[in-house]
Amino acid sequence: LRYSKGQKRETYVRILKAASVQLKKNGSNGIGIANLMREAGLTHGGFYSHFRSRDDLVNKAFAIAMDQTTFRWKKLSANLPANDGLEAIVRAYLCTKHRDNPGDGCALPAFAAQMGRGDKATKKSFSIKLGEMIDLVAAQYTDVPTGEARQLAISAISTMMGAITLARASAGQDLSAEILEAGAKSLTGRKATTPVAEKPYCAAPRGDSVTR
Amino acid sequence: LRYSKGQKRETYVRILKAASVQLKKNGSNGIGIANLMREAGLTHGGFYSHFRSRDDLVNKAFAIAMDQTTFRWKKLSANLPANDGLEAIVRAYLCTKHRDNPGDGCALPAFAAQMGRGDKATKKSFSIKLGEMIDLVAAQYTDVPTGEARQLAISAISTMMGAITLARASAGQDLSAEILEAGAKSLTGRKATTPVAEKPYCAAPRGDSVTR
DNA sequence: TGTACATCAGTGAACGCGCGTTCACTGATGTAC
DNA sequence: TGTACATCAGTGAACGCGCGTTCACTGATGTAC
Repeated sequence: LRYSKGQKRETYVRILKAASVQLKKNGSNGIGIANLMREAGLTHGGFYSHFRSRDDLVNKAFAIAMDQTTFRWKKLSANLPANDGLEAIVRAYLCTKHRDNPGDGCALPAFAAQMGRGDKATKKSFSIKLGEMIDLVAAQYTDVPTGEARQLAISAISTMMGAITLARASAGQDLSAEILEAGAKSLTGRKATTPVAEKPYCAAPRGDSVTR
Repeated sequence: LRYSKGQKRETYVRILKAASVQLKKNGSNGIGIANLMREAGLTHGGFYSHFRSRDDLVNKAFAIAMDQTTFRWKKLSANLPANDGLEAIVRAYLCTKHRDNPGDGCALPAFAAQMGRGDKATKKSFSIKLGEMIDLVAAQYTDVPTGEARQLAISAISTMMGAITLARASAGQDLSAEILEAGAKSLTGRKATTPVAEKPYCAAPRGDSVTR
């Protein structure tokens, strides 16, 4: 109906944010346009004023979801001595709050498996985003050679992503918390005393990378 | 058409095997009944002589796919000294052949994310199957206390599953092989010299657990 | 400043396609006599 | 052993539903004069 200066942009961002949440929660197959537009307070027909197709939306939502994770990690580790930065990331990642709120969390668990079935362009853009994450985590390992830091970072991300996925798949069972603790211990050297981190990974999203 | 003693059972197994492959390759959303039955050499209508519904099939295919992985790991580590057993599993898991043949490989990368969206019963049966895998891997850690072996096993499985998923998502990029190597090194202490293991994870399936 | 027109974000009915499921039918094999 | 009948795995057309996409339309806002 109405139609002023930056209003379309605002709607666009609102749809993208809702899509990012839904994608992380239900995977890229679990997203429906009618449902998504309802969540954004609109009707389904208007979708095509903002996106060329469903695929177009998924690609864009994927990109911002990955950026949000990188941004979150940057925030969590900022102004902390190196090893503390790593620990902050790991504890915030492998906590029950993150496990139970995939929509507000990291994009990797929901996306990675799907990316493996994508085409070459999809995989290329995925690996660029993943590369940024790796660099950020590698910077937390200051007391080892650069090459080794990179290797440790890749392995740490694999462990975090694998552990949270398995913990979600066994949610409600005793095993679930055990998985989070085991992952945290092997990455930080100690067991988490409380499974919920003080700065949980899944704090309210700010949509930083959406608005640019 | 024809119809003799154990012939129905044979068809049933054929469908299940095809389903297991397709599920691991394309995820549980990627499986279509017409397509599946064609792969099994039948037409779609006959499906319901063997399964109550699509969901029924998916549940059964999931169970045998998980069993196959556990069985494979048992074979790989059998008759090997403990640490060699772990290394055999890790190298076979984190190799390019396994990365490039998800249909013949481990069920976790394709299933785990999906399981996180399932109901309580689904998660319970998942955690039981995962528990069996953990026990098997934990038995490879002989020079540490039992509790620690279990923690290391959980972490190792998380790392393997996370790494192969990320490697698949970045297949075709330089990063992909690097992920496999980083995972293998942090779990075995050394880098794999060749990314293809001698006993690849994805040897021809035998359908052991299907026929029982 | 006020009026007439153009624009276009958003609406909601309708379309078309894929896919899970149903169902009447077939014909080879097993069984009864 | 041979014949008549019952069974039921498998066939393929048809149905129904969900969902992505299209399209004619609306009406508030921006712009021209």
